[in-house]
Amino acid sequence: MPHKKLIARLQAVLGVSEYDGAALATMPHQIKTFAPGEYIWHQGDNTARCTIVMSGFLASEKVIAARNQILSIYLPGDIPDLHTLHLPVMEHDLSSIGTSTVASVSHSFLTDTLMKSPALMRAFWRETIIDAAIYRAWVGSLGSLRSLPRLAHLICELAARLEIVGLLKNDSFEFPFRQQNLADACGLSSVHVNRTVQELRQRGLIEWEGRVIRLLKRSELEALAEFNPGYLHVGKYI
Amino acid sequence: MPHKKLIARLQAVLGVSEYDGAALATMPHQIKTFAPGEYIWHQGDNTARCTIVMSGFLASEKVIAARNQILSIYLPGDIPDLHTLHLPVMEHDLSSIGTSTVASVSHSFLTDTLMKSPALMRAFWRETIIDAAIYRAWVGSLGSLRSLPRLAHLICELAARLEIVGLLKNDSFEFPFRQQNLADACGLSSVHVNRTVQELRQRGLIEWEGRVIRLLKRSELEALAEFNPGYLHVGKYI
DNA sequence: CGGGGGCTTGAAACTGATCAAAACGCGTGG
DNA sequence: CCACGCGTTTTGATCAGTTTCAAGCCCCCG
Repeated sequence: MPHKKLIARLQAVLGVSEYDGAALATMPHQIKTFAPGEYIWHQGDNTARCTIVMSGFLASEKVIAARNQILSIYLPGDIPDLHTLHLPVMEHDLSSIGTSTVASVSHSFLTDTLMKSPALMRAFWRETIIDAAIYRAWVGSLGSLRSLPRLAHLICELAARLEIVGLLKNDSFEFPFRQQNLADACGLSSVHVNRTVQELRQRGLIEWEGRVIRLLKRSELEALAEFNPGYLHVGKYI
Repeated sequence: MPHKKLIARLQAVLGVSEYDGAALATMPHQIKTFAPGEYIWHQGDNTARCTIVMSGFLASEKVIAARNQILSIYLPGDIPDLHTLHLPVMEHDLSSIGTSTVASVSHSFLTDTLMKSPALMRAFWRETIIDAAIYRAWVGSLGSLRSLPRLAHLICELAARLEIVGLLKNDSFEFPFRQQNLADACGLSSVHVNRTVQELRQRGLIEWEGRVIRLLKRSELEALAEFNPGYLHVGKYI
């Protein structure tokens, strides 16, 4: 059961009683590993399978105005291309940040399973709703926050989302990002990201060395970013 | 059948044959009218009804870093608060731009109807997926485009979405926006929006007087904005 | 030990913000 | 029908945040 993060998420919504575990736990899938920067999908690809992140991070990205814009970041338990169930053409790239492993499941299996279980379809729909809420938060961040709180917001969001799937330990998590990745996500230049990260460090808000980041004063960081995790729908089920 | 724009959208997905028109066409609803700037919901509201836009524009917005950020714009046929079916607490405000009329439908009716029809639930899920695609485009725009193409992108998107519901006539549409609304949506100051609109006019790309805007050279405007309507899923049904 | 990617630093240029004030337009009431 | 008043648009000048360009440094990996 390699996609257990996803199943845990869905199960929390469905409630143990009504959850038909067998269908998902035994779903036919393939496991793949991707190297840093490697592509899962390219823009224009016509897809027949969905991707479930098992470890590491994926990013959807698109070249706009000659820069590479990260549109969204996905972590274990997420399904970055769930929308291809409805429109199979990718409107953007999907690539791996650091090394990642994913499970891939055919559209036909998912569609069949979901059409048979309204409760399960509702749970998957909810995943899309949370996706949309995350995008909404990014729109707010990119539109209104200066570089320092904007970067802080991204870090807070990743911490909160990782916490949901049990990957946050002592306010610290695996963080295989390059500064260029942060720049691509936040719509900033890598030079400016560098200076901004330095300020977060100087203020004693974060510690980031190698592939691990730690939030030293999580509540202060969240206040700086005006971060409120409500939009992630944690623990607020149906 | 006051919400006919929505029904037309859903019907296109469902296919006329399998569409159980009676359920939606006869759904119990209330009609309301909102004045410019009036609020449909406030942040924190606990909702029991969904809103279907019938005429005019709504905007979801949130005060971030002491400015009012528009997170999304909704037009006839859209359901701005569909996500409240899953989490009834509003994380942002919803207000009217110009005068608008909406239909409001109870959560309980919608949930009952959707749980009985997988095809219908799938169609509503697809609406959320399009919402997410629109947010994704906004993230790209806010993160990567300078003010001129960013404004152009917003105008192109509204035109394309209005075209889908038959509200674009000769590349022209009702546009009850203030420059401040555009500023709030694009993450710019109203002063800068003013100068940017002037440049769009000087380049002969748009004509905007009173409450009507016209795209004089639509393809040029779309090229400037790097706008591609694919993400709206027009005419690409299951 | 060498190479290279990523990080860091500095200086100059630019985009867009801010502040302030004037002009415009339109609905209202006299 | 005109005058008033208020919200919106427009203009100018100055300021701040961020980008760009360029170079140097560090450290990890081969």
